[in-house]
Amino acid sequence: MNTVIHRRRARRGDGRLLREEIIAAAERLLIERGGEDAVSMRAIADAVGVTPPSIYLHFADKEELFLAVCDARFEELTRRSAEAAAGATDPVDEIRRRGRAYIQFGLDNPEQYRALFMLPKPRPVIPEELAKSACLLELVEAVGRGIDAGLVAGDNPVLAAVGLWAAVHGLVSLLITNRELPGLSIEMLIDHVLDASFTGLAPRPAVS
Amino acid sequence: MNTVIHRRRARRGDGRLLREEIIAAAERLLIERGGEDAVSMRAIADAVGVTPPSIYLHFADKEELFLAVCDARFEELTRRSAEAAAGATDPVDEIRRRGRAYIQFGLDNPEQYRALFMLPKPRPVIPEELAKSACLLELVEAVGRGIDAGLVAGDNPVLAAVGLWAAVHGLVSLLITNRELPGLSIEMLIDHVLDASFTGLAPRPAVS
DNA sequence: TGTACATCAGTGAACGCGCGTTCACTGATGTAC
DNA sequence: TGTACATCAGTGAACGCGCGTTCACTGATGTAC
Repeated sequence: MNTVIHRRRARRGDGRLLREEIIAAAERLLIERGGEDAVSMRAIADAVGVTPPSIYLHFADKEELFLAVCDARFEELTRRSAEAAAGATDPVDEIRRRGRAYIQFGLDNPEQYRALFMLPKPRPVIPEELAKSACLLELVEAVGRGIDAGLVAGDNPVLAAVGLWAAVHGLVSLLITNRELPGLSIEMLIDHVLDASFTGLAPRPAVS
Repeated sequence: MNTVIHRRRARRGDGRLLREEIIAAAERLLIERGGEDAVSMRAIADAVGVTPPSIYLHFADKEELFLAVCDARFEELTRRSAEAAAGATDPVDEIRRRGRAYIQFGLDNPEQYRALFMLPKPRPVIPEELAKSACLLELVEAVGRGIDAGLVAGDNPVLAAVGLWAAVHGLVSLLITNRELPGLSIEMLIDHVLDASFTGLAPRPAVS
């Protein structure tokens, strides 16, 4: 009755396959358990159907493994942002689409979002920082184009973009931490935050 | 050379003193180490100058101890919010003051802020939730008064208040996680976020 | 004022556990001849 | 086609460690008489 199912051993050049399986299992457990500290190398190995030392054939240590998990999700965020921006009709539309895509990414991947944007950073930061910059820099550019076109108020695209980032990040992290808020639907909130950010962004006639 | 300094034993009715010292040490270590998981009961006991089992005279387990740490900070947040609101001249001024106080609280107590608002909730939640509601409910009321006075746009004070909360929370948690952002001063960012939230809040003439 | 005693804040040693990681190895896979 | 051999993906057992918590205890403090 003590039947343990082992995975079939990989072919010679197929080490990468196990690597991908390990990343997927680590990510799945990260979601289930909520926090890297709560996911042990042993648990990951079990989930893949392999012994713990096997993981060390593919990753130097636990940190490198979770860094790889984050990298994969960062790529997805960047991809989804770009896809959302693709159909935009003007800079303001693009900014709004990017905002919505960002929020949706966070709600679709709450634990990964937490790992990417809400955890303290004992990490090497380098690959993370690059990908994040990519995503944020595109937003800064869109805001800059909006300002040039007279569609967005202000004169500092970086400041405005980080302000927008703070707004959508705030909503996402609030929703991740408190899975629901009293008497408010998530859709309403998303629309409200995007609207409020945009009313705030739009140029308005000076009022004495 | 093996001199360990032990604290003097408390008088008969003075058990509460050690309790407060334990809370203070736990909080200090929480800030230093960044995360409850990284703070062991042994480390807390060492910091106080006491043996680990002593802690269990005052707290049932580790969770109850950190819950007490959070409670103390929640009280501070509520108090600081009320103090900030006290000098307000009108509802909009009050909202802005509360926002600024909230941001300042977060920047002054980053690790505690993380524990309160950025960590997953395996907790009993009850005392937390109460205090948070107190703070948030006061904001909702201020927004409601602003709407009544025609100073704030919209018709749903809860929605508007949560939107504001998301904005300030987003800024705080972004600043806590990335201790600095490229080429932006923290003061600029705070002002910008408060301004943007308010331009977004203010009623504006309909534009066709 | 002195003594026997109850209280209870804090101790010292140990518990069982799960952790990340290392190390010597096995044995299926592919290759050279 | 057959055989000896090199490769290397994965194993099994163990390492040392720090953890949260328990338990029987000690001994200073305060109290009753």
